[in-house]
Amino acid sequence: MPNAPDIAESEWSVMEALWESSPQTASEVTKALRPTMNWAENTVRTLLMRLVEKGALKTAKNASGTRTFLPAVKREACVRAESESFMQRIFGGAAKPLLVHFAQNSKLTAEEVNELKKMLDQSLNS
Amino acid sequence: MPNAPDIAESEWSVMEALWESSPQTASEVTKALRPTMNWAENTVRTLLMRLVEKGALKTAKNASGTRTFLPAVKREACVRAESESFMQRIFGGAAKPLLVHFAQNSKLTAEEVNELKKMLDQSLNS
DNA sequence: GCCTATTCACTACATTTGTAGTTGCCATCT
DNA sequence: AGATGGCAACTACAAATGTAGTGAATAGGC
Repeated sequence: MPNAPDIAESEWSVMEALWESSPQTASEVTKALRPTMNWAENTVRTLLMRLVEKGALKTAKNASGTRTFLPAVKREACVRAESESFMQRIFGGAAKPLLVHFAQNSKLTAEEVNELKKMLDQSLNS
Repeated sequence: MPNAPDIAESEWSVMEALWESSPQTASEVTKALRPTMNWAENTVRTLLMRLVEKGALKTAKNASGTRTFLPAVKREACVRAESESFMQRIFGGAAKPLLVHFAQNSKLTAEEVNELKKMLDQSLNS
C-alpha cells in the first residue's frame, strides 16, 4: 500500500538500473551493474526476486520468452519516501535544518545557487 | 577510522538522548526515551552496548559508582556522515538535485525561504 | 537428438537490527 | 541475615540484508 516499498541499499542500485532502462532480463541488469557493483549474477537475481516480492518490480516475458523486470513504482515516489524518512530520522522531520545543512556543506557554484534561489521562490507561490 | 561510526535507526534515538544531555545512566536514558519509544530498559541497554562497541559512546562512572554513557562522536559529524551517504545513495552524490528536491517538496514559510537564500549566498563566499 | 550454456527456483549463511528475557551480583532496607 | 531492587552481563531470536552456491529445467547450437 504505501506505493513506495522499503528499498535497501544494494537493491537501490538494481532499481536505478531498471529505472534507467527497462524492461531488462536478469543478466542484462547484471551486466549493466557490472562496472559499479561487481556482483555475481545470482546476487542480482536474489535482489530482483526480493524487489518483486516487495512489489517494487514487476516481471514480464520478452520476445524470446525470458523473464524481464521492470519498475512497479516510480522513482520519484521512492525518492520522496526515502527522503522523507531520512529527514525524519536525522533532522527530526524538519526541512529547514536539512536544507541549511546541505546548503552549508556543499560546494555549489554561483549558478547553482541562483537556480536554487529561484526554486525556493517558486516553492512559495504554488 | 571514520570518526563517525554507522548508527542504525533505533540507535540514533539513543544517541540523540545523549547528545542532548550526558552523561546519563542506562535507566536515565530509558526514562528520557520512554515518551517516544516505549522500550524495555534491556532494549536500551542493548543499544547502549552496541553503540559503545561501535565507538559511538564512551562510558564513565558517576558518583555512586554506576556506569554512565556519553557520546564519543559529535552529533555534527554523524549528521554529516549520514547525510553524505544518503546523498550518495539517492542523489548519486550530487547536492543540487537533493536541494532541489527538498526545496520543492517542503512547504516553507516566506521567512524560511529568505533565510535559506541568505545561507546560499553565504555558502559562496567562504 | 545430444551437449552446453542460460535461466530459474531453492537453499545457504554470516551480519546487522530490533526487541527483549534470564541470571548473577551487590548493596540496602528491615 | 534474608529478602529486594538495580545494574551488569550474557543469551535469545526473528526479520532484513549482503552475497552467493546448487541443482533442475530448458532451449539453442551442431
